[in-house]
Amino acid sequence: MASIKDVAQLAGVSVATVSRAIAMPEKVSEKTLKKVHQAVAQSGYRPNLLARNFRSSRSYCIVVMVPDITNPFFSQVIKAIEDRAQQRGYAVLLGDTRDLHDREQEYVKRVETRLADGLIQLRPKAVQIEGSPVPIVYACGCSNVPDCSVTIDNAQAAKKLVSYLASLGHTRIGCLTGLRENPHAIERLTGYKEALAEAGIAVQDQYIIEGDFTLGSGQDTAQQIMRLANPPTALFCMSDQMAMGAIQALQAQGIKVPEQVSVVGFDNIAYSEFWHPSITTISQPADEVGKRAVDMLLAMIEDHELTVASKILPTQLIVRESSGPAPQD
Amino acid sequence: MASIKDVAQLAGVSVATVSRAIAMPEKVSEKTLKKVHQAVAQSGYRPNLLARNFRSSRSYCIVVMVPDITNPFFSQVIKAIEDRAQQRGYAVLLGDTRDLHDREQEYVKRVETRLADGLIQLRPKAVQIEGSPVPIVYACGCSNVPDCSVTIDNAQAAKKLVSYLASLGHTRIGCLTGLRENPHAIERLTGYKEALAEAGIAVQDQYIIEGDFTLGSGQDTAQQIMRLANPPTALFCMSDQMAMGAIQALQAQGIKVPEQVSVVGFDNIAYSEFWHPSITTISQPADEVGKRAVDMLLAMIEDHELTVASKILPTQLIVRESSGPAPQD
DNA sequence: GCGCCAGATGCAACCGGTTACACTAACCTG
DNA sequence: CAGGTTAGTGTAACCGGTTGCATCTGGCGC
Repeated sequence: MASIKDVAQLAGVSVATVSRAIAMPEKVSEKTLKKVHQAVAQSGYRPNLLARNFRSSRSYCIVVMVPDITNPFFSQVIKAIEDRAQQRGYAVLLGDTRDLHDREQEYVKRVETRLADGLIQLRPKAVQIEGSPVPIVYACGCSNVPDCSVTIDNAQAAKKLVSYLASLGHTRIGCLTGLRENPHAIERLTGYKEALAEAGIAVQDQYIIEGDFTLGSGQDTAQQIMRLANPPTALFCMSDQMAMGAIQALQAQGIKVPEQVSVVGFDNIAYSEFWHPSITTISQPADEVGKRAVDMLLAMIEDHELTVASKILPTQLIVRESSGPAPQD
Repeated sequence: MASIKDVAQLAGVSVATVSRAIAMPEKVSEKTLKKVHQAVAQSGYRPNLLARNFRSSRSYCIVVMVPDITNPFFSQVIKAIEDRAQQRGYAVLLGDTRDLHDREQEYVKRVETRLADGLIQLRPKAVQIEGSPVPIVYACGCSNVPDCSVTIDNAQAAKKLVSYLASLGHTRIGCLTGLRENPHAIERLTGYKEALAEAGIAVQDQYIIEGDFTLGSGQDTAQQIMRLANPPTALFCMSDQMAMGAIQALQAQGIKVPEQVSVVGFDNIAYSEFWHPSITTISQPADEVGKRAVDMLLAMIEDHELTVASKILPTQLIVRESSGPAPQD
């Protein structure tokens, strides 16, 4: 409760001197410094940073908007964001938006009203901003936003994964996608088609089934695709969660993974390694994504840049137990 | 950039009138209201909430401190916290503390310096507070802190789980614990012992092995316990992650779950239902925990209560595939 | 001893809102 | 019509820091 005035009075100096003693000790004499320090200790003074931030018109706070924090991929990126932000003197406001436009706008408003200095958007969708521009970085890519994003090459990564399946001899490769309009889903589908084309395999529309990245949708779409007259021998799932669901559904039907059907995922979330069987997938550099996103955003905030160049980070194919050679028959 | 002064000038009224037009429209005449609204629209005015918060000495921000946000149980609680806080007009600052004392202190300091109004601690450890007390709620219980916590009865829940195993005919029941000094581990161990006592089974120290709640420690401790001369037929793991690791390790050794060894977990995280086999566990009401923690904290903040009564929430035994009758031999 | 300079300190404006209080005009009551 | 009430608005203090500028003091050179 003690304010700088109390400290000043206690030390017998002016508030300006106290302020300087704290912020620029080299500008204050030894003797005064000592008196001030003693007064600070005695009064249990804590500067009111609300006042300081108000004066400087800065909150030292950034918002991270995420569709669902319980998604392990997102929570890993967020952990990296928090870590880096903390290092650089910023706090992270959590905005679990549930993909709702209104919730996103709430958080945009926080920046407009100075309660936050910038935004990191984890959902691959352009944020609608009505008034003057606010600093924003897309940490998981966004096809409509050429700049200000740190991302991976989704198409290339998907192509790598599907080409790997083709190299194992698979020719009937199913694709369990995310929502049709999702940029990640679109890009990964492109990669899927490119890989098939390169392997000389025709794309069959019936092998492409729309899900929504969730475990449940992996179960549903896998069941659906296996009911086809000539079902695939390999499934490319656009998220590890979908792969988990797919594996679950196949095993429930008595189909062996990978002996009868190979299943691969995308993201390399923490549990994929320990799933049964462990899941072949694409590893995204979540920590690096988080760190870079913070650095890019702070560059915008602190240097008043309106845009920063996007950065594409490399991915890695992680081969595990859930994929194997195409069955002979 | 437009401030309230610009709006006042544009509307031809005083700043006080603008302020009132926005906060208490019923106190302002129709005509003036209209002029002000027009001026607001024209100038793209956004109130500087940093200034408002400074004036009211409130940040409308609460910190949630969590050892590890990638832990699915924590992220579920946090989601519920964010949801409730948002509803009640507060933002959530994420403090991933990695169990580090210094990191926790950083966030305590944020409250002391007015950048946040209170804390929710998810780690079951009392937070060290040096100066005057800050509003804090323990959302996962803390044995040293009788009040201000919303929690479950860990001992009773563990007892319920172990009694269930005993009722299946198991007499050799292993216990893979969290870190020895962790309050949750201590309480759950008490429940384990009570259940054994009630079933007339002697506690064997060699059946109690210390882990740290992580999947990896589940693997290690399971391997260790199965090397005993007379290994258990059931394992009580103190977290679902440990149960996952234990199941993994057993299966890798060719041991069938649950036919040869039953494995049960604790927490009922999202993946437990889909694990192979699905995991018998104790369901904690994560959503309710998060919601209540926020309500308790805001009661402290807004009503200036120093303490609030703790609340103990019910748990539920969820029986799934990973547990079964003791093997005949 | 005077003037100059530098270092230390104080004074006061400022950030952008909120709000207590004062003031005015219009309206009501007896 | 005097006196009182009320609705609507303006003035200015205030929140707790920061900081430009003025002031003061002491030391030094000439």
